[in-house]
Amino acid sequence: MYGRHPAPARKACIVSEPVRVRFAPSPTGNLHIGGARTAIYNWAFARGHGGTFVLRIDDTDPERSTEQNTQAILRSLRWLGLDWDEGPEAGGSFGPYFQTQRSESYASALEKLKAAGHAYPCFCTSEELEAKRAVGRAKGGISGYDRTCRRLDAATVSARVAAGEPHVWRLAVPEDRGDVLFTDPIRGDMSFAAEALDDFVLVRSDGTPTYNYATVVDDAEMAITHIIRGDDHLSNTPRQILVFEALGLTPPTFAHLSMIWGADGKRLSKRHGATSVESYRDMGYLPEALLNYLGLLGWSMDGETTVFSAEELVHSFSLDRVSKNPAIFDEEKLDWLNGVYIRELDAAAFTDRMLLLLESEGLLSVAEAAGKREWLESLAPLVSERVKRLDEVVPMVRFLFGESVEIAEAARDKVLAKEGAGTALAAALDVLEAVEPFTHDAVEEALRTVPATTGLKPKVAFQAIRVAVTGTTVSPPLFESLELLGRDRTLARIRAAMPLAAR
RNA sequence: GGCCCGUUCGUCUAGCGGUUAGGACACCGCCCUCUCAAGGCGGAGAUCACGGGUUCGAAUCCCGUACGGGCUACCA
Repeated sequence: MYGRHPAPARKACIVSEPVRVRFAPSPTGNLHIGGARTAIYNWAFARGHGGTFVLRIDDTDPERSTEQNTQAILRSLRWLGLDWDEGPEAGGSFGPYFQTQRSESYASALEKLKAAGHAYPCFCTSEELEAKRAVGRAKGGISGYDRTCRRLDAATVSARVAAGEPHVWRLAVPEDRGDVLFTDPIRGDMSFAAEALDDFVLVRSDGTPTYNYATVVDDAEMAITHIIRGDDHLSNTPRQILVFEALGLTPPTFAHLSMIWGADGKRLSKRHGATSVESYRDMGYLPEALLNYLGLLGWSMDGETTVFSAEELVHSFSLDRVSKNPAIFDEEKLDWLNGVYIRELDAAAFTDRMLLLLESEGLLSVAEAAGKREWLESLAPLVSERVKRLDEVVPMVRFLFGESVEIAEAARDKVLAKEGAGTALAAALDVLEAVEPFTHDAVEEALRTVPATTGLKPKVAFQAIRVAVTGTTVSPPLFESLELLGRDRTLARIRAAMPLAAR
């Protein structure tokens, strides 16, 4: 039994300052599984420490960023049950929360860096840079910028700038900086050699900030204390630390999550089918299940507990139990977990879900649904116990809607064509006509006489009836199904199936 | 090429110097049973990537190697 132990309390850890974390998606697509997990961990960390969860939209790529994507991301986060204290639609005093609206911040931070001598213009063309890189690489792997323009004298620089010569602004990494060291709560002590640090570009020739610069300006201004993000940013961290330092600030804590991979061990992409949160919603996963699964993918509560609520996650989440190795997304385990949550739904809640599905499938109108509430609620437990995903509901209950049913060819061959099937149907017809009231107990009592009178095995007799009535070999329990279907339709369907059955 | 990260059952993980290497999913068997599920019980499945050290003792500490991944852009 997977069990629901009381969530273990988080280990005491050295998180004292008021925590401020952020999730900063780029609206170049909808929220995918990896981003969702990053958001969940940030959210859980903030909530668990009484901190603030900031949502910032990194929409600096005008080509691919869209308002629809932003909306889809917000919708996905809400669907998962995540709420943010500052950001789009929430406001906050550290805004704006869209990078495209923050150009003033990037400009004024650049002025600050210039004034302090921490940034300098670079006039090198991309061709020149490429050539330098090629040489450096051939000479043993040095790939950083060679600081040509850093050595230009002030007069030359102002003359070239005044002449309107295109230039970028680079960070002037202090000559004596030494190695960049930091401690990642997930991965431990990290060290990057000074030689590997180069004067990277802060501001492009068109005046727009680069990612490593914009992100730091924003994180600094938004007073972010813990940056929890994917480990594709691990190598960017030393660069960002240098920007914090150039700005005269103490860098926040950086924690890096490993990636989520597809079943083939490759980076999760469209090739793997569904990757967006909304596609999982549409396939019939419950938000609680997805949150639980993602929470478990790369983090463990105690090594034993696999089923937990968002509240329990918040209560026990800690960065030191996040695992360092990449995780493969296992849809089978998600399915199982989703089944657990579906079974936890009570009849009323499951009926609500079922109604939406039936209506969108055209099996039930909203008007009809009102009168059938009770009927649906008695159907609910029969179905909820048997599905792992909500999209399995309609196929399972379809036989209850409509007068007749089409008998699947395979079911007919496998069951009705077998000897005794017709005998069973005839006997069933016989006893069911007299059943009053037509409840599952009474139906069961009546049908239990069929094997006795016909000499057929119960399994054989009941399967024949099941196929006749539901059209398939797999269905919710027979007696309950017949009650829900009602006497008239039950008898009609048995009669209709008689000609197809072997004697 | 250089730098950085990772490597425990098929999958997600527990483990933080001494365990019969634990749990969950999936798988197999049995029970329950009108089908399918659910549930119960049990089973199989990991030479802890490999090779060296350190130690009385290593999955756990150190060093290499291999493999996988990331960064190395006027992408994010």
